[in-house]
Amino acid sequence: MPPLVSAPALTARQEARRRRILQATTRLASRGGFDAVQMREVAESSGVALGTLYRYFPSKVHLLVAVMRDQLEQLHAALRERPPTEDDPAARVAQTLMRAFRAMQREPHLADAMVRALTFADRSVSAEVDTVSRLTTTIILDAMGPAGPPTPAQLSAVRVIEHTWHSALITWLSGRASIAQVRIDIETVCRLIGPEPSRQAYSARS
Amino acid sequence: MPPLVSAPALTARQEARRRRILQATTRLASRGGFDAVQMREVAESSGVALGTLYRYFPSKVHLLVAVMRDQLEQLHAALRERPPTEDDPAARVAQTLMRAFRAMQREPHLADAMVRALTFADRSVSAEVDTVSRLTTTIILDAMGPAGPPTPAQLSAVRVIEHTWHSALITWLSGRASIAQVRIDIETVCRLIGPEPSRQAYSARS
DNA sequence: CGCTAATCTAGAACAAGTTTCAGACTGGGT
DNA sequence: ACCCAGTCTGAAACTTGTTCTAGATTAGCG
Repeated sequence: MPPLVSAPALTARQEARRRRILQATTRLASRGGFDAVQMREVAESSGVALGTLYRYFPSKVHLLVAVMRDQLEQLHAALRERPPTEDDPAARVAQTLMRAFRAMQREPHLADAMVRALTFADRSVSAEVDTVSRLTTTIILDAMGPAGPPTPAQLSAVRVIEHTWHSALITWLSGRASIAQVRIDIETVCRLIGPEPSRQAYSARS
Repeated sequence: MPPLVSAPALTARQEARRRRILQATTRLASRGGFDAVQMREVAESSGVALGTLYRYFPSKVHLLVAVMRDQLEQLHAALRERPPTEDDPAARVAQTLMRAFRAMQREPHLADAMVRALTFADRSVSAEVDTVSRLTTTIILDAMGPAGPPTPAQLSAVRVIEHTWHSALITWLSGRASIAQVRIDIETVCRLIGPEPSRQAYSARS
């Protein structure tokens, strides 16, 4: 069976190497954040030569973005198990993001490493960052509810929610905003989704 | 006259050094963005020893955040000259941010250097980043209009607008969003401000 | 099995941010 | 004018991300 995406069909050994690398990275990041992920140490810790590490992940940022993708996929799976419970779409999204935020609070160093890598990434990582971004969009859309294809207005709202989510995380990680502050920001931006669709829509201006 | 803030009263020569450093940094950043700002080159280009550069700005990120502060102060002054022309507060804020965005489009490399530094900054730079953040808040509040002390709801909206502003810039700089996309995001988030205050306020839920 | 191309390893080398240090210089107080 | 403390310089050293190279290993294939 050919791979689903454009992965060039890794052998079992290679798959195992890749996984060891990601695990070692996650462990180091959980200890001390972005700075604690040192390429030599990742290589040694995952039993791989430095050159091989760079063959699998062409930079530290690529590596950490891959870790973020991993974590997001886990979150997505967990959310499928226990979807948000609120009625209002906006509240469901806020609940979902707060759940993700609590996960980050449990591993603040890991969050630091992932989020700093994500926002520091330059154009050479844009494909990988885009994958992470699409995953995030999917998670938010899933949280919004069972609706069919989202409207352009909804997509704009989701984009802005994502912006706020990333930037609020950064201010929290750098100690410039409290946990309460992040909650408020999330709840504030989720108002853009508007109350549940059954209510009377107030006319969009222009 | 003692300095207004906690600046330890630099001599004229020191003030000149500081300014040369910032100018050299701005010039290098305009050429090639974050990566083109190399500390050795900044030092040489501003006629200062490397150690001195580090005495003035304890890291590359500190340096670039100081440049961003400089640029924001210039923008603030320019906005005082020609304030936004729209009637609606939300439109005024959007207009102001789009004006800033056009300035960034004129110097995309400089924008890259400043914004990447700002979002990559860790706790050791939080004081300086906070200054920049407060300046940004001031600019947005100024754009909103001549109103007195802003309400907590307005402050939340402004925070979210700032988040969106920074994050949208990043997606643009890393080539994952178009200029049009950024405009849409800015206009979308500015709706959080709501229509001008003269209209009937719809009751805040909870 | 034996061949070939691709992959992996160990280690050196390079690049740029940061630190350190000895000595020269400056500015303010006497 | 002189002296002290703080500042600046030039240069080397250190750190960590990244690249390179020569040789060993592995995978796929006839």
